Amino acid sequence: MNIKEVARLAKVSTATVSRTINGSNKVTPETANRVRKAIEALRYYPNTNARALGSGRSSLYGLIISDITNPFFPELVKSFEDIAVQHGQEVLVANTNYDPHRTEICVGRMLQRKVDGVAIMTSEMDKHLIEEFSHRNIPLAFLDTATPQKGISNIRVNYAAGIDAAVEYLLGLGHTAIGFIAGPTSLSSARIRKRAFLNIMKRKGIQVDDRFLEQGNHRTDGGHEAMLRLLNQSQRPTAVIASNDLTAIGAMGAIFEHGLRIPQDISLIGFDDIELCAFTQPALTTVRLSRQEIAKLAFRTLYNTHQLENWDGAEYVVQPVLVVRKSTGPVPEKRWS
Amino acid sequence: MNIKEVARLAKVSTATVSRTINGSNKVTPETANRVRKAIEALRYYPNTNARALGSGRSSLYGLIISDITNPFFPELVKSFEDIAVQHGQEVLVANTNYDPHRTEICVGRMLQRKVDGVAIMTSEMDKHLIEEFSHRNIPLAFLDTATPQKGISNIRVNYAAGIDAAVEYLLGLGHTAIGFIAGPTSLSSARIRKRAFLNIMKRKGIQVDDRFLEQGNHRTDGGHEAMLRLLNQSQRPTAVIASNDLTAIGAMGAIFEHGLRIPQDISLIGFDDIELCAFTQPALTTVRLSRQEIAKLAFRTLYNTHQLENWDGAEYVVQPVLVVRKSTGPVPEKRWS
DNA sequence: ATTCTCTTTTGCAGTGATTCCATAATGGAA
DNA sequence: TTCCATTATGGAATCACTGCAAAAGAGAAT
Repeated sequence: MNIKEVARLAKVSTATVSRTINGSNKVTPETANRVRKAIEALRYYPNTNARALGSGRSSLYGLIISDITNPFFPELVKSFEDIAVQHGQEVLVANTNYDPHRTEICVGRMLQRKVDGVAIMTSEMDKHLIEEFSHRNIPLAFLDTATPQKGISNIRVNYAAGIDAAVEYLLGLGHTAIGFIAGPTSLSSARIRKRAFLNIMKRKGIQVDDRFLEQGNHRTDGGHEAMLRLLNQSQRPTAVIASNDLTAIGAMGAIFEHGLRIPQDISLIGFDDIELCAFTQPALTTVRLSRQEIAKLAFRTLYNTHQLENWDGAEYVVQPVLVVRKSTGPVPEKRWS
Repeated sequence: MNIKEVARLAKVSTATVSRTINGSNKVTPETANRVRKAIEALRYYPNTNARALGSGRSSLYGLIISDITNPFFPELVKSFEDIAVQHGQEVLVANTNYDPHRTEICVGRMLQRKVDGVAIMTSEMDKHLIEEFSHRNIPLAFLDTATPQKGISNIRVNYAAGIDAAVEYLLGLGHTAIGFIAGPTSLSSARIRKRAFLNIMKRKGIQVDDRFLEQGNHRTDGGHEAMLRLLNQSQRPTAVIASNDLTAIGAMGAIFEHGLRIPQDISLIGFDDIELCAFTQPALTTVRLSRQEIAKLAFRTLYNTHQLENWDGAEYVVQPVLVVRKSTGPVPEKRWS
């Protein structure tokens, strides 16, 4: 079942079959119909490899992430795949597992497959590997880690806006004793969030008690321990913002252990809005960083660059939004008495 | 930078370059060395499309899952990819989103790419789509949903063994009032787990109170509500087994809301051992269904079928194991007084 | 009837590897 | 030295499709 058999059955040339498949308008409807019938009869699927070889277009887009088991990524992968399929394109997912060697292998794979573009959604990536792509005119899209240039786009996350929204919401509820559990200092996105928190508090003229600043590791265990440290002090915050949702979920456990209630005794806000947030008890108020939006922007810019040959990279900005659920409430009365 | 340029630079024919790349023993070490140097000098990567076209082997394996955002799958995807990369193969992941139409598109994609094998890790798949694969001699691996036959392997999960282990462990702790929160009846794996629970209880000669049997939806909200129903009764179980981890995590919230402690007042066991279990407070005792093991078996059987042309499908059995963490403990004293 | 234009269709030359078959080179035995 | 068996290498067909140039029709204009 190759294109020749279809051509023979439909009594046309292979070129006409090819054009029918690709929806060229240069084929008479009757001829096209005859061809389509032959295709169905033979259960024929075009060989993508041959197609890619001939045309140079692989209809494949690479998606490089650090670790699929990090709950931030599955939704990103899903959204990216969704939109790719909508455009008749496919996705090659690669986990780097934070391993430079593995990253190199991933890049090699992508190059071999002649991908039409690559979304690099992991923080670290060697300069020379990036070179390997741009050297071959393969468009790239980064998440917050590149400056736009020829063929390279960047999706910037306005972390500050998200943190600002969280803080302002808490201030509106009357909280002033607000704690913050930061992420690992090695992660630039975590550093940015912490700085944003300190900035907005300063702008609002609120002194941040040093004891209200703790650090986790962006996992639940780190959040749990950090929260325990916060709670074991004489002076406690009435609200806590965590650098990401896993940290917040870990913190929740610590709060319950201390016999405190959320949000009656303490309010809690996360960051990212992973799926699980809606299903914790109580559901977690958080700042949504829409993976769907990131995925869409990343794919679109890659697709357009490749399709329209518009090689000027652009910068897109994603605005996180506050999602209010059940883990935040007004300042406890007793604090004011 | 194609194979011809390499051949020219190394002063050999393209055939020799090809042989060198594929590690044929019919090439003198010196010649091979010269070729390898030329490859490095030109930063040459073979064109996978041309390779697949010529040889008929794509080095691509399909992995069909229902929904990557279901926490059961990311680890499966990761493990499958890991082992595939180890074997120099690649993975095309496809989300069906539980949508038959989407499934059909996924299958089409796989066929077009001439995948060397497909792991179908989703429960439902149309007969005619399966036909589409076996018709083209593409090996398939199923998760618990097929009987082995020519080119088709099955990975069977011994759910009963897992449930048995959980029940026996609870009995050992002195529990006899054991509740069970089942999954949706539409899911065969959920039905099997419930039946396994009833069976082992019967074998142990313990009457199961009908009021201790509840049903969720395999998500946290369903677990939460089911647990509330269990707790709002006059007679309460001292231990509860949930049909999966998300259900158990939802149940945890309900238990805390009732001011009860885990495991002092009530013991809780989940099923699957998703990543999050280790990080709940307290960490959830659960039955591990190793996704790594499933992924390895699935890949190996596909790879071997394709490589060794051993077309007799096999059945592999995965044994779940109990992972004891902090959510289970001895029966509360007061119950015996 | 002939020429010209325009559209549809066809034939053919790539596309980059693999692989079979033929041939050249090498080395050992006669 | 010659012959033969190995073994390494080259040449060319092949894979399934695309894209271009050219041919073949179908009308319209002359």
